[in-house]
Amino acid sequence: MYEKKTIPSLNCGLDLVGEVLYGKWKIRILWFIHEGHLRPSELQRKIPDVTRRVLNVQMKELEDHELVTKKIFPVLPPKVEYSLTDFGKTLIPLISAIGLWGDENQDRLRRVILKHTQASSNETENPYDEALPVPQELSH
Amino acid sequence: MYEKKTIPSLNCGLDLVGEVLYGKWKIRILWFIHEGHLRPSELQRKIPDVTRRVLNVQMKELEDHELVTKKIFPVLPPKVEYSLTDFGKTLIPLISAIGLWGDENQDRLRRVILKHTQASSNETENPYDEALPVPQELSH
DNA sequence: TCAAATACGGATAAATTTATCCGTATTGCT
DNA sequence: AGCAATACGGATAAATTTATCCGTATTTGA
Repeated sequence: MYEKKTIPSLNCGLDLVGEVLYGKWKIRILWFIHEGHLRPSELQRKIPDVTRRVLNVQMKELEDHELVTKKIFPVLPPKVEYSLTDFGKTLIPLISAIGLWGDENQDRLRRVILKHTQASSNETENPYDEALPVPQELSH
Repeated sequence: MYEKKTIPSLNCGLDLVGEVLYGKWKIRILWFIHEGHLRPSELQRKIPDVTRRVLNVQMKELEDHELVTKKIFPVLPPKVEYSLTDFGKTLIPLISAIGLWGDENQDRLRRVILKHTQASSNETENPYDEALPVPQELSH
């Protein structure tokens, strides 16, 4: 396993949440488990862009952080089911709100994301004036 | 600037939000601007762990994504102020809720984070039973 | 004249995360 | 016998992000 070389900042609540939720797929994984997709193979089908390897790694971290639990059924072929812990469930309203905000603003988000992903270095298309405030002294 | 080599998934609202908010310091930056710390030097003092270079880079992305605007005052020494756009402001309730959740659960979060950061490979300390469900067939 | 404050960004290094490749195991179906 | 499905993880590569180092500029104050 990889060993961190920089110390994380854990000053405020925002820092702490970042530590457990930072991960390309984690929020989506939590959401899909909440929706009832409990098995690794199901989750992988819901999120085709993640590889099984990475899915396993991120699941392990969510488990370590007590947001999900893992049940291994001693059957063959193997069967595994994840579920949200009570703690993990308390995150669902937040994730829901975030997803909702994203859905509501999806056109705009898609536009600003694509504008700086694709090759659109088209200048002179900025509809906003550059700020031209009155010069002033530093106030302190 | 770095050019992406993998295509992002932009399927749902959650994906879209991830694209604009994913960044080690972005949420905290937005929060501090909301609190009235508008100048780069102030922000840097509020978040000492980020370097000015990286702060600038992440600010630029927030600007590109229309969450903040930048005002350059033509004075010397140079003065810059950021502020949230109306769009960016709509994120504040979410960020506030996330921070609140983190604050409310800070003891637990700190514990689970540190447990897997420090050298505490102390086995036989798991208070939970390993799941031992009844063996069963695959249901599909 | 020199240091400190203000601000920006190129080049490059380091850290971290994510992806790829492969090997292990068992059952059931064709 | 061969292939698909189920699941896991080591080793390594690639991608991405974050950090470091340095150079640019100007004013004020010691």
